[in-house]
Amino acid sequence: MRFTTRPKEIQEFVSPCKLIQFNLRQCVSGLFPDADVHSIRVQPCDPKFGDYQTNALMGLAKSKGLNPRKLAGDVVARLDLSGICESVEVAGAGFLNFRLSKARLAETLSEANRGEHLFFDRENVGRSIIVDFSSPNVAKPMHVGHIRSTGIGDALQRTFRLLGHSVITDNHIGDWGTQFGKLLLGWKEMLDRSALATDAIAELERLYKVINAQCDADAGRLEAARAELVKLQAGDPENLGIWREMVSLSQVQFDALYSRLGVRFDKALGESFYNPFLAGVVADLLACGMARESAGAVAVFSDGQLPPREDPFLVNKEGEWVDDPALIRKSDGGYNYMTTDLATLDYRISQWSPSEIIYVVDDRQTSHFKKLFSIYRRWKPEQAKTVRLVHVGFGKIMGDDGRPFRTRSGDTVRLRDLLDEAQERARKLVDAKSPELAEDQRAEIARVVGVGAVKYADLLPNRQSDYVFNWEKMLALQGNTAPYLMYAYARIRSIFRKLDSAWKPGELASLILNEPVEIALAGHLINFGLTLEAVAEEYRPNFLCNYLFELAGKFTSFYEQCPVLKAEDPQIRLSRLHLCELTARVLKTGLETLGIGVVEQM
RNA sequence: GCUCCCGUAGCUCAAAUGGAUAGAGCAGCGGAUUUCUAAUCCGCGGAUCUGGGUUCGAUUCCCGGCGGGGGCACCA
Repeated sequence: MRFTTRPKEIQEFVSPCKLIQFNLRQCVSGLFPDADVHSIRVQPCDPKFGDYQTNALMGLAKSKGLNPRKLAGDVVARLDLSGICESVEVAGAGFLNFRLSKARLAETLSEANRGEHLFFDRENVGRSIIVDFSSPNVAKPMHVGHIRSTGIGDALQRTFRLLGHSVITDNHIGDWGTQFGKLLLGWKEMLDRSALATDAIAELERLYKVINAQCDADAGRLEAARAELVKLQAGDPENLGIWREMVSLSQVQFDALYSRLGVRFDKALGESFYNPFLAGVVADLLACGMARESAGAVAVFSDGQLPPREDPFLVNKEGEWVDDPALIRKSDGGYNYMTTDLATLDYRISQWSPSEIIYVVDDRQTSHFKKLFSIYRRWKPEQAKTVRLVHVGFGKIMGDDGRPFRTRSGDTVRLRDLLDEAQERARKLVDAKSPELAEDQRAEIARVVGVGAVKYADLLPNRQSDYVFNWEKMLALQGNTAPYLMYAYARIRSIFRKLDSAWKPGELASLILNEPVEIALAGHLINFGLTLEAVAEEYRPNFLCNYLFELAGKFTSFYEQCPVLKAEDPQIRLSRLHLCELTARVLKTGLETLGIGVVEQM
C-alpha cells in the first residue's frame, strides 16, 4: 500500500483571517524587512473586540524598542484591508482588532452555498501521515482506557484526511510477547471450552489471571510459562496453533467494538508481524556500536552527544549522571517492545515513506518514545531526516479517589459495557421524548446518541490532562455533549422536512445578515477551517469539540430569535434557510470528523 | 532517591507563539413553550494551590514550598 494521491477537485478556500494575516505580514515586511513575519499571527477573538485579533505587534515593538501603540498605528496606516474588513482598530497595549465587513462575510457564505468550499482548504502540500493508535492486546478485554487512544487517534486521522493529507492508519496489536507464555500454560491446563464459546475474552482473561497469580507465588510456574513462550517463539506447531486461535478469538472482539465505534484501520500489523526482523535490528545496533552487552542483556547506551539533562539514556542518581540504557534484548535471548517498536518504525519508513508518524499512546510512555526516536535517529540518520516522529500522549482516566480508574470490584470498566449502558440510557430518553417514532428508528437514534456521547465525553478534555471518570458525565445527554450538537442538527433537518417547496441550495445570490445572532453564527461558521487546522497542528481534537459546541450554541440562539420558515420577507426566509443549511453541513462534517454520527430526528 | 506531568468556581473540564473583564457544563436558585423539536433558551451567584521572580501584561515562562499522579533496563 502507498499513500494515495490527492483527488483533483481540490477545495480552495482562503479564510478572511488568513487573508488579513497575509496582508499584515506583507505590511510589516515593508516596514521591517528583517522582521520574522512568521511569528505574526491573526486569530479569532472575543466578539466584543472584533472578529479577529493580533497581538504580534507588541512583541515586534519590544524587539525593536518601539512604542507598541505607535507601531500599531503606523502599521494600520499602511494596511489596506478594503473589501475584507470594515474596521481595523488599535486597542489596549497595542492589539490590532479586525472587524470583518458584512459584505465579505456574506460573500464567503455564498461561496459555500455554491459548493465552492465548506470553510476549509484542502492544502496544496499535503502531509503523508501514519497514525498508530488503539493497539489493544490479544486475550484481554478492551476497557475504558482504550477509548482514549482509539477516539483521539481516529479523530486525528479523520481530520488529516479532511484537510487533504494522506493517511495510513495502523493498529499495532499486542499479539506477541511474554503474556503468551502464561496464556499457553493456562490454555493447556485449565481451559473451559464451554466458557470459551460463551465469552472467549472472559475465559482468556480468567486463564491469565490464574496463571499470573501462580507465577507470582511460585518461580517454578513462572519457569513453566517461560518455557511455553520459548516454544512458541521457536515455532512449536501446537503452541502456534493455540496462539492463532487466541488471536482470532480476540479479533472477533476487536471487530465488534471497532464496528460499534465506527473505527477502521488501513493496516493491523501486530507485534508478531515484526518478529522476523528483531534479530536483525539487534545485530545492526551491535554492529554499529550503539548497543552492547550489559548484564547478559543487550542495550543501547548514550552516545554522549547531548547535554546530560537532554540525553534520554542518562539519569541522575545522587548527583551523578549514570547510564539509563534502552534494553533491546533480554538476558534470556528474548526481545522486548523497544526492539519491536524499532523494527516497526524502520518498516514503516522503508515501506511507506511517510513525512510523519504519530503515536497516539498514553503519557506514561513518554520516555519510551524519547528513547525510541533517539535510537532511530542515531541508527538511520538519513531516513530519520525525512520523517517527523511524534508521540501524541494523553492523560489517564482516574477514579473519584484520584487513582487510575477501576470498578468497585477492582476491574477496569469494559468498553462494551460502557457502550451498552450509554445506549440503554439514550434509549430511555428517546422513548420518553419521541414515542411517536418507530421502534427501529428509536433504536438507531439510541445507538448513535449513546456511542456519540461516550466518544465526545472522552474527546472534550484537553488530551494532556488526566480526567476523572464519571458515569453521569460519560453518559450525559445534556449540556456540552454530542447529543446537544446532534440536537441542533436534528432541529435544522426538521425545518427542511417542513419546507413546503422543493429545496435547492445555492439559488441565493447573497445572504442577508441583519440580526446580531445571524452575524455571530455566520462569523463562527467561516472559522471551521481554522479550527480543523489547529486540530491537525496541535493534535488536539478538543479544539473541534469546543468549536462545534459554540456553533451549536450560536445556532440555537439564532433559532430562538429568528424565525426561518415563518420569516415574513421571502428573501430573508431564503437567506436563513441557507444559513441553516450551512450550519447543518458544518455540524455534520465536524461531528463526523470526531468520529460521531448524526441523526435526522431525535 | 532521581525524573516527568498535573493543581483553575461546590463538582467535572476549557482558556490556539505570554494578551484585554479567565470561559463552559453539571449541581443550586429564578424565569421562558397558542410561535420552525424544551435533549432547548434567558438570568443570578461563585475560581487561577502557596511564596517569590521575569514582563507593559502570567493560568501560561523561571525558582522554592505544599498536594496528587506517572516513570525509573530484562512487562507492554
